[in-house]
This record gives sequence, C-alpha cells and structure tokens, in this order.
Amino acid sequence: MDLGPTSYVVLGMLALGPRSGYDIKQLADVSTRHFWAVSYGQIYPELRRLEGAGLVRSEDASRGTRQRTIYHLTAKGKQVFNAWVGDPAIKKLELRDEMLLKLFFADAMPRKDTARHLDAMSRRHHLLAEGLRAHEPMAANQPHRMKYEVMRFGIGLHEWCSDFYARLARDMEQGREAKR
Amino acid sequence: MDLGPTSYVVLGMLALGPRSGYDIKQLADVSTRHFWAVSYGQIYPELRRLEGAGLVRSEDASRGTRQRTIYHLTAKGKQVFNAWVGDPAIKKLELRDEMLLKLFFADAMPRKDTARHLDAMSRRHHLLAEGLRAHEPMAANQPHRMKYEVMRFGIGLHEWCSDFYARLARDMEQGREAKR
DNA sequence: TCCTTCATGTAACTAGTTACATGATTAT
DNA sequence: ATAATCATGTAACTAGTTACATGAAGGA
Repeated sequence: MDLGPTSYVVLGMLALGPRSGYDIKQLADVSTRHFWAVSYGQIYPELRRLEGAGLVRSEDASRGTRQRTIYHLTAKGKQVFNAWVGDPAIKKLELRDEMLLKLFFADAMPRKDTARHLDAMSRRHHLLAEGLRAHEPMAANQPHRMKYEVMRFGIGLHEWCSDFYARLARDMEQGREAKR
Repeated sequence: MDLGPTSYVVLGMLALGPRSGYDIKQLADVSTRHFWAVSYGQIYPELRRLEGAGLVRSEDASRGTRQRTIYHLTAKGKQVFNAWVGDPAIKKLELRDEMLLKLFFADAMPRKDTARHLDAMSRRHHLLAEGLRAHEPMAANQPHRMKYEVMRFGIGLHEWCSDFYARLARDMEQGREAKR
C-alpha cells in the first residue's frame, strides 16, 4: 500500500477530527487547494482504500434517510501520518502555468498584446491573493499556526507574482529595456 | 484535433527554428522546465500527431547511419501557434508542493522538526533559483526579451519563497508569535 | 576501452479531472 | 415551488511519468 500526497491530505484532514468525504473536500477547497487540489473522484475511492489498509475507520452518521459516513483515523493511521509529516525528505514541487508559457513565447506578439497579457496575469494573481485573503480571518482564528502561515505564504506569493507582472508591464510601456 | 499546452511547447520550440524531438527536450529542460516540464514520452508521439494534423513537417537529417529527424512548422502550424500566443484567455495555473502540504499539517510536529523542515524548504528554493541563474547569461544573450523576463520571474519567485521560509524559521526560533 | 551524449521510441503505469447520476434537506 | 447545499459515488477520459530498449558517435 503506497500513499501519495493526496492520501495524506485525506489523512491530515481526518487527523484534525472525524469527518465525511464531503467535509474533506470542502475543507481542502478553502485551505490546501492553492497548493494541492483534490476532487471527489479521488477522495471517495481513497477513503475506501485507506479503510482497507486499516488507516481509517468509517461509521455511519446518517440522519434519517439522509446518508452520511464519517471517517476517523485509527492508531495505525495516526502513526503513518505522523511519520510522513516528520520526514524532512525533499519531495517534488510542480508548477504548471499556461499563461507563463504564452509569455515565454510572446516575443512573436505585438508589444500591445504582450502588455494586455501582462495585465491579465497581474490581475489574475491579485484575484487569487484576494480569494485567499477572504478566508484569512478564519485561518487566524484557530490555534494551528502553520495553517495560518501557509495561507500567508499563498497570499504573499500571489501578490509577488502580481507585482512582478505589473512592474514588467509598466517598464515595457515606458519603453524601458530589460536590464541584463 | 485539440492542442494542449504541451503541444504548444513543441510548436513554440519549432517556431524558434527547425529542430529534432531531442533538441526540443534539451531546450525545454533549460527554459520552460520550471513552469512547464515535458518528457520524451510526450514529445515524440506529439510530433507525429502534429504532423498528422499538418502543423509540422518532418525531414530526415540523418548523418550516415546516425538517425535524426528534424521538424519545422508549416504555414498552418505557424498560424495556429500565433493564434494561441495572442489569445489572452486566462488559463489554469497549477501548483503542487508536497513540502508545503507537510508544513500545513506541521502543527502536530515538535517545533524543532518544523524548523528543520523550514530550513530544507528555504534551501530547496534557493537551489532552484541558483539552478536557473546558471543559465541566466544564456537567456540574456539572445534577442528574445520575454524568454529572459520569464527566467527572471523564476529566479525572483524562488528567491521570494526561500526568503519567506527562512524568515518564518527565524521568527519561530526567536519564539515570535504569528502576527494576525 | 568505456563513458557520455546524441537520438528515437514505446508500453505500462499513475494521477487527476470531468461529467454524470442519484436523492435528501434546507433556505428563499 | 425552486434553488442551493448536503452527500455519495462511478466511468470515462486526459495527461503525464517511468522504465525500458536500441544503437551510433565522440571524447577520455
């Protein structure tokens, strides 16, 4: 049984407290989403796999006819999760940005189009930062410092990107050369 | 025939001049790699697909028994590529960082382990920035400004990340609270 | 001689997304 | 009524990685 990062998202969310697959998805969407997105198509099968491996256990929490299954970590699950968290091994980092790809090839474009492109990129990152800031208070009002810091990382990162593109757009508009 | 970002990496590299699949891979590894990685397993089949669609054309460039196939853009290929480059539509941005995931869940770890973790992350990003800086002169000594700017983006981004983690590690070491 | 780079390719696999299906409950 | 949210799930698909295989040319 080998576990990938997505498995640990599931285990980690359950380490915070018992919850359903639906809950895990909602939580992930407002927390880990910006650096590790997960979908239902992964979560539900993964929960079953983890249960099969004895890392989580399910219990029925249906109210009336409304079905609901709550999962919680087993002792083994907690141990496996802690081992992963504590392991300082450097794991892969992946970035995929189609806009940046266009920018890379933008020398073939008229300057005006490039400027418009840069504006769009700057706005995109600003919006992403804003989106994160929207649940900043929520992150601040809970006792887990790292969750808050990771959110600040995301905000800071996207603001930095936004500024980079805005500055480049301005430089180009003013006909400033690239300083090499 | 629908083209994904990887198809455009291939087309884009050919727009810079005719080259082989091998060449495309080498070039991508020192340029687009940090925001769009490609592998042989994608490139070779993609070249055939693009040729089938009439966007590229191949010619044999074997020297003696040493085989080599060079591809170049057709007029149609150039047109399709330019249309993509010029289209300002905002496309998906994806980040996946397992270390950040660990950090997110690090509240369960002893502070000492978290500090070690932060150091490792800071170093990782510093190394990535250094790696990019290694081919900065190459990027500077060619007439395509955007390729140089995208490289500077990568260097700046990773330096920013490195600094963020280093500062956080220092703050925690000094017992400084998170400012909320 | 042997190692590295040049050069091409595929098969099997892994991970993740999307679209769809179902149906109950709660709020407007 | 009806729209939104709660809740679970799967099948088909898409994209990308890894491991392997082959072999020539060039440099140490």
